[in-house]
Amino acid sequence: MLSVKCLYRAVHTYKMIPMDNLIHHPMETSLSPTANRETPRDRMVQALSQAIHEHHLAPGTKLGEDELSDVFSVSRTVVRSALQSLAHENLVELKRNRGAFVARPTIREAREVFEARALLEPRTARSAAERMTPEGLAILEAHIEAEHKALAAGEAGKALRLSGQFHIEISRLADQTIIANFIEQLIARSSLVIALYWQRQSALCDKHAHHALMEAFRAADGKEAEALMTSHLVDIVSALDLRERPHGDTNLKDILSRIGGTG
Amino acid sequence: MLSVKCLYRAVHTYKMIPMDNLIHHPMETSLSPTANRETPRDRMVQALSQAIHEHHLAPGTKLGEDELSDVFSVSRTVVRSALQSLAHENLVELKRNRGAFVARPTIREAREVFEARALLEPRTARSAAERMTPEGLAILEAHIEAEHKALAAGEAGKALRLSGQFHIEISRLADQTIIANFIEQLIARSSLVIALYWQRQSALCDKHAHHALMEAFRAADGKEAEALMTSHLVDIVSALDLRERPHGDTNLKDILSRIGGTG
DNA sequence: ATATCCAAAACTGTATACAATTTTGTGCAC
DNA sequence: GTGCACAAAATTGTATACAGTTTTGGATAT
Repeated sequence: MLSVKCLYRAVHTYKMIPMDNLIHHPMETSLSPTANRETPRDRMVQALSQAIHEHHLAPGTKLGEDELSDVFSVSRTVVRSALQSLAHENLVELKRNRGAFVARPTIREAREVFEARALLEPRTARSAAERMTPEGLAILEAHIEAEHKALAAGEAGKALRLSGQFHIEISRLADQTIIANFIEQLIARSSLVIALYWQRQSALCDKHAHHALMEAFRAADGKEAEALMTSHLVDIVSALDLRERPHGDTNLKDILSRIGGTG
Repeated sequence: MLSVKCLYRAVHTYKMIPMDNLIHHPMETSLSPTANRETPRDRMVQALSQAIHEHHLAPGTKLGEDELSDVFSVSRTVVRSALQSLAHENLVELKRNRGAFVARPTIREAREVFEARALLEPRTARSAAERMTPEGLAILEAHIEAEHKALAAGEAGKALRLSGQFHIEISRLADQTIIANFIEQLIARSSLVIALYWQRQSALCDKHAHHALMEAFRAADGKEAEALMTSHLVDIVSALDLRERPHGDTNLKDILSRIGGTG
């Protein structure tokens, strides 16, 4: 039974190994004494975001405010603020007077997410390759390393999240902050799409894809990186089942069965 | 002296002619009795967003919570929620324990905004042209019409906002919701960039540019629309002064003079 | 037995009160 | 006269209490 209660574990996991989350924020300049100090709200956003990315919280899960305020030991004020943030990132859906739910991208949204990624990421990968530095290579290799470790340890969710962060890291290295933020949003939604529409029979294809990209980055071969990223994204989409479901009662019955029956 | 107080006018303007804001939301399906009812928070976001777009609120302006709660007659709870929304759209900047300020994009951010637009909008314009409908043409023409009226009435700010909404409308017609949202964010930030870096001597160039685009849309000529959009964006950037300021004390002195002296 | 309606419970939306932090103004020492 | 230190005022961060809406459960009538 998958519920918010498993956030206990998610929160603890987060607290015990925050390294993975900070791996891409190596230079935190402290301008003011308390300016960059993490607030309870930030911690909550981080933990929820991670739990969703790692598929510990399934799409459609109700995120009750009282429940969350208990789990995180903060007031509902903070909970609402965090939920609003996540809603802006399209990770949760806010329904007026109904509450917050982990977002359930429609098939159309799923298509659009990967269409947008196909538009942005290849060119970004090219940029990143062309301006690649030894430090950038080290960061990317560390991510792949961590992903392999997670996979070996059977932590599929964590591996999935790190796989996404690999893409985010690439966009950061391309030195285009705004586009990097867009890609970050898209990858967050991709995680939900994968949770909903991934078809089991397709093997995890991207293991060698990321390695191939690394080769292009080491060679600073922008054109190759762009081509590899394009085909990588095509591979991911082809592993999804985005056929429109035939009957219309999908909205009611199997949504509920999906929510209650997962995990 | 430009301050939050002029929001009184902004709010009233908004209340008296909300038509402009609803022009692109003609089909509001009411699924639930109160699901789509506008909340005070939405009204506030809308009013502030409009005021920033129309340059009634200059970049850097302090948005005090008490002040806003007075102006809009709501509690600080609602104010904070609205400010958080605007912060997510990069229209306001939240500084911890310092308050909210109308965002001041750096020169680098300004460049990135238009680089991202150059990446997204031409292809989007092409899509829109290829799937243009009579209804779409009517919407775009209505926008141009309204822009001309505003310009004739001397309402430069309103004209600027409508000019931006023309671009947003195009992206909506391209039927790519996610990319349309990205473009909407970029145009919001563009408005701040224009407020900060527009050089007076350059004439308003885009009058005929939008008309030329309309021609391409009427002809459903995607390739032409793409080319026109590309050159249109180049024109806008060339009307900006994005040279790095020579001396470093720009942060302190002329920011203050700019804030205090405008309006 | 089924459907409808009403009441109670649960939950979200909003306002207000309190705590913590930053800013500002004053006074003292050098 | 200048610089630093401390205190008061102002502003933001958080918690709690109350109001409005939705949901749920049962009772009643058909």
